[in-house]
Amino acid sequence: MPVKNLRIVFAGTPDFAAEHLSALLAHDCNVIGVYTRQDKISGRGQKITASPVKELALSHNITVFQPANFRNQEDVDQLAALKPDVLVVVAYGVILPKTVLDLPEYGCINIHGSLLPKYRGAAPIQRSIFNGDRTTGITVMKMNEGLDTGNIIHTKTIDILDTDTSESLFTRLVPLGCSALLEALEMIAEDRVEETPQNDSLACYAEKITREEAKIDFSESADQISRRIRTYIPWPVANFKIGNEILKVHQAAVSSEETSAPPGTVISADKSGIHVATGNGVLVIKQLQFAGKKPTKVADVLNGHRDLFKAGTLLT
RNA sequence: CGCGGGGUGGAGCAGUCUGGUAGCUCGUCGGGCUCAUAACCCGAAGGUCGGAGGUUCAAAUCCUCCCUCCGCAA
Repeated sequence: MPVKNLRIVFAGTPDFAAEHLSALLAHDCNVIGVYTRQDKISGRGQKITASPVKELALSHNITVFQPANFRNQEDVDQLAALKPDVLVVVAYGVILPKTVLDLPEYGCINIHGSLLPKYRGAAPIQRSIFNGDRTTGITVMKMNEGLDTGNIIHTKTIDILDTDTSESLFTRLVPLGCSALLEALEMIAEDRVEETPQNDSLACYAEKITREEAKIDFSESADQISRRIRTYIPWPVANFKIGNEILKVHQAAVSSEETSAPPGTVISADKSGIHVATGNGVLVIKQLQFAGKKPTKVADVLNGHRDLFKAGTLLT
């Protein structure tokens, strides 16, 4: 059967999911319903915000369902009533019980931002950067009851660049995920799926990113801090304090210069950046952000705050 | 009504409390010095101070409303 005939129900919540839904719609896939997490109070001003997936679905006049979970039979029945051939799950945020996993004709497939079984869980993209991996990719799997433990049906690989941030890697992973999804759907439609079980002994988990870990500890090595900085873009963004003010670091580099100054000490500050001593090596901060301001190049910051980063200043 | 900070020549800031000819550090353009330069010297251009009302002899500055960007917290 042609892919267009598949009755697809899509479940997802954030931008990454919306991009995939958008790809399905752009390829005339038959998306008969969309599930997304419930609207919640968020953002400045505590406004109720709908998920990107919901926004997109509504703008295409697709019916949106937002059950809190699938513990109630009526919510399961509602999904069953759609008679889906396949449920496509991308960063949905709701646990699917076995009754739901078994409900669609083909089952449920999930797009994951890593090469499983590596980095199962919430933050695969960020953790691959944090650990300094050279490659990563997208895995399409057939979901089972475990957390990202389903059989693999398709993968795509991509290189991680030295300059990649979570944001830039995310951006490059999106088209990869979209094409992987479309290809997987083709396989399903043409009934030529090959499922490969994951090797559990190679599995590892990608812990959720927390606000707390984004606080820079200058006793770590410059290299390690640099990776953290790239990991926490665009959220929560690595930061340090100078006095009582919190500054976010958007860009930094590792310098080959040496120093015996205690970690966190400013060695020098000029157009090239703010040179700071760390536990091992020197970190050169190139772009940072003050509270209430936009990210700014250090060269520009120094024009307006000439004495803020004098040599000897301690950053914490 | 969650808390809070911003919007001033191209950039980053000061000036606003205590109204009265718009300033600093850069950048740009022109000229000079130099073997040379991201260095130095001289000169120039460039702003209806986010928008709309109001108060006043006079508003970047005081009052009202709006637009917009951002930090915290969720």
